[in-house]
Amino acid sequence: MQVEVGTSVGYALKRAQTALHAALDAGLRELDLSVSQYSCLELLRQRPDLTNAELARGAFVTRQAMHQLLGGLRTAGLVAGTGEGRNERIALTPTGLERLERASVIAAAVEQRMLSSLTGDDRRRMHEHLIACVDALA
Amino acid sequence: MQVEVGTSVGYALKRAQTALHAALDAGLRELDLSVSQYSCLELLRQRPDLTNAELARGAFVTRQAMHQLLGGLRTAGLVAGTGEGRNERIALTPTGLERLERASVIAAAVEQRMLSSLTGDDRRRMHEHLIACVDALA
DNA sequence: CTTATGTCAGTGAAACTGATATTG
DNA sequence: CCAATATCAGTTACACTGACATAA
Repeated sequence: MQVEVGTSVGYALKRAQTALHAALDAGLRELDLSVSQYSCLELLRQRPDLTNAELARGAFVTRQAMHQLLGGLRTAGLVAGTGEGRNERIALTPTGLERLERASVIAAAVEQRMLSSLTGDDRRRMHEHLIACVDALA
Repeated sequence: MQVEVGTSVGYALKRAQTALHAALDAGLRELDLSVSQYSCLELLRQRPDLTNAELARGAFVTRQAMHQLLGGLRTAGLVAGTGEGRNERIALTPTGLERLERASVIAAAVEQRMLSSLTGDDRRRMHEHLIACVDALA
């Protein structure tokens, strides 16, 4: 059994994801946002007024992880909840929306750069295949 | 500026890498190996007798991170160094090689499962495109 | 002298599990 | 009562930066 790291798709996947994360992190630093925080804000823009548990499922993490993430975003004034206890719905604040819009510009630029050498067809195919990988492992 | 997380290649990349990591982690647990440890052993099989600094460069991490990783592998008796100080060369021990061989079987099976719905052409293309992404971000 | 290296120490982000209280 | 939830607390794996002594 020989696993060639040089030709392993898994290895390339890890490298690409690490490189993307590093580039995103560097770009978002000036906005004082981590990659996870940005992802959460993006999710919240598309699906507002979810509960913590629903957000956790949407981001594929535990409730506890999402709770902690939201804590930071609350403190920063980027999200706020309406309602009490388990009825609390989380949504972006105006400040949060404004910050997210700036972050989206940066994130889109990073993704553009990452995909700069690929055709539109290549990008579509890659997306499709990545999702197929997720499904196969689920 | 609207970033659709559903169609973002970066988002799919993250999900795929997370799923792969989780599957690998679950598979390697019975061997008491983390994914990082397994990667380091695999690197060491293909390029034995490197120094800590060389290994770090090969794995794209800092030498401090590699030093810490190697500490665990040394303690577990899976790698050993010959030579003193900065001349020390790291290599797999017989135990390490035996463990790695079992891990390789598991890792290969996980990768096979992940790619099970893709043709050989698809896999080659995907690998190629992932590396193109890494290069574009470097 | 300069540079790369090994190593110690501290830090940080991000996930996890466990436990408890609450509530629909 | 039961299941899902919010939340507090502790832990872990992994990477980072900084600092320092040392050796090529």
